[in-house]
Amino acid sequence: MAKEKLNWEDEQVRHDYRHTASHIMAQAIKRLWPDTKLAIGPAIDNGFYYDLDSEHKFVEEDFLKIQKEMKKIVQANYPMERFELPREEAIKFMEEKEEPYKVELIQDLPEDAVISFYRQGEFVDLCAGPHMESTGKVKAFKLMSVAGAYWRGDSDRQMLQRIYATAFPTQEELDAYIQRMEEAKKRDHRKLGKEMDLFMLTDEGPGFPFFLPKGMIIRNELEKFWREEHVKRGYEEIKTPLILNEQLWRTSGHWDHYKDNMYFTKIDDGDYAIKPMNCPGSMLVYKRKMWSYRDFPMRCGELGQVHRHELSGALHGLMRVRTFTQDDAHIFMLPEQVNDEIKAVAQFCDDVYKMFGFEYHVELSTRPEDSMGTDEEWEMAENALRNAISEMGVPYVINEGDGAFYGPKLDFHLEDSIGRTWQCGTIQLDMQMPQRFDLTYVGSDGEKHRPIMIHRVIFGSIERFIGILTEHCAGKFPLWLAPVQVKLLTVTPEFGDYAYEVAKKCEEAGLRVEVDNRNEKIGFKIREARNARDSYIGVIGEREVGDKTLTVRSSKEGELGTMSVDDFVAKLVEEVKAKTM
RNA sequence: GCUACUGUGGCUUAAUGGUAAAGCACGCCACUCGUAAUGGCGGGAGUGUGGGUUCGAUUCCCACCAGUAGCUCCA
Repeated sequence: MAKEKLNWEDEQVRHDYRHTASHIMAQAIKRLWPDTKLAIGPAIDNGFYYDLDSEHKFVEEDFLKIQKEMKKIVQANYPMERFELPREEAIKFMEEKEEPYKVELIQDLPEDAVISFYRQGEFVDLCAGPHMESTGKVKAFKLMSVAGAYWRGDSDRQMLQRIYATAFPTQEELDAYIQRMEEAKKRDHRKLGKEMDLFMLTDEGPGFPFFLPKGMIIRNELEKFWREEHVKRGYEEIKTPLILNEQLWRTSGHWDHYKDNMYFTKIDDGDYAIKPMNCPGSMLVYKRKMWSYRDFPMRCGELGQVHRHELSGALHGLMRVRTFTQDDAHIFMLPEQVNDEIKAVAQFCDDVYKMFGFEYHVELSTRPEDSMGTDEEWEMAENALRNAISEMGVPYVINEGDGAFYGPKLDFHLEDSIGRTWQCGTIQLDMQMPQRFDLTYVGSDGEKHRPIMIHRVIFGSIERFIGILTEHCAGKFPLWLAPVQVKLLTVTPEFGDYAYEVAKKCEEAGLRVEVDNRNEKIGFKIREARNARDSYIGVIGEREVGDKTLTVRSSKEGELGTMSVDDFVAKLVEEVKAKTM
């Protein structure tokens, strides 16, 4: 048998391979549970899935059985035969096969669409293709999980069963992938957060994270950095209240468009809301006095804590919570300043993400169904975002209908350890709030005009950003953020005096240092310090006391040998300053 | 919120329709030790919460709560 080598780097090849595997899985399932109705079964980034409607509740114990049947189909090496049918015949064909979901799919195809099917043995599926030439081409696959998914992604429609699976050209590559996923799961920020004592979540406050002393160090350092960067870039900082009266939220449009996500409270006889966004507060700050065009662009930052009622099933560690701090800012400007300001913010995001070594992708989210404003306003706003990002030469994808209710946005997405993406930065162009709050400035003509405003965040939320960062660095934070920068370990407690002397020098240089002078074996102390992911471990024994040194181990670089205390401190101070990963 | 699954000391896990076991962690004692776990002893949970079935429930059933995966939604 001739062995053709698949070009696995080619996205189309991966797609065809996994899409074929998806048909094989569907065929196997139809053989084992003939009453199963098929919905859709596409290839996705790291594998494929099939959505099914069946009396049988699929469980992981079924996976081996299904895989066994899939192997038979692979061995039979059925050719994947494409054929086309006219619309009416195609519908009749699927009606006869009692596949109502397929019938609906065909009915919704455009009038002039070519309706194609693929046949493999006794199994036929509606499919645009393309596919591998035969089922025998698919060598290694594994069913991964089963979950619910709404038919056509519509939460008002039926919940189907989705089986996720993956396929690779060889068993070795499949095994390597599974191994990688298992390694990635060890970096889960929820696991590391617990192990490293950074934050916690309790039954008493679902979605309301507690930050613990070590997590607070990371958080405070990030905020300090954030403030420095904003001062450099011409921002001022404000703080607005968490609770404001209901009328404000009616004015802003949140009452009409965001009420379901808001928490409410009463003060005396008045109705109040807990802010889900910072903008209305910022509007009031703007309105406190009259502004001139000479004051623009006016960049007003706020580390603002917001509360949102997220659906219980959507909560996820620090990534998706019910209270979080947005590193928000509102920029008020003249029409001719819009382009530069958007570009400056996009550049700001890029600078910050690059510093942490993050890869990211950008999406332009357009007008959602539930929104306010005119088509012209939306078009103008969307164009402004599109132009700015295009001019920068940053690639982006369009995310249809995912904008905020008050305006379109450019979203910056980062990946977690297992490849899920989370929106962090966002730039939102808002033509609505300035109108609703009747914001004005005096132009050079002496007349009042309406300013243009953008909302923007860089981290997105401090919580989410810490979650992403924790996974990205597997708990080995860059030195400037590390809760414990130096851990000094004495070989025996008799060297404690010198250890505390070294610790004092570190502290004086501004480093976060701890001494482990317990009466334990050095191997044990090292093990604990490594498990805690302390950045630098300094071992102190007879030798070090003698020549005023310490023996250093870095969490990122391993053994660094023995160095003088001064050299050690200087090296770390330099690393903190450089903010390297 | 929806579908499925899970819920045992601080953590990780074990076990059973007959009254909860181990390791880590914690406390005490001994050991004074050189790069991933020294040894001994000790305290600590009635098994998410509330009901039900049963002579007896942690185990079976129901509801609720929380978590996990995905969907929907979203920073």
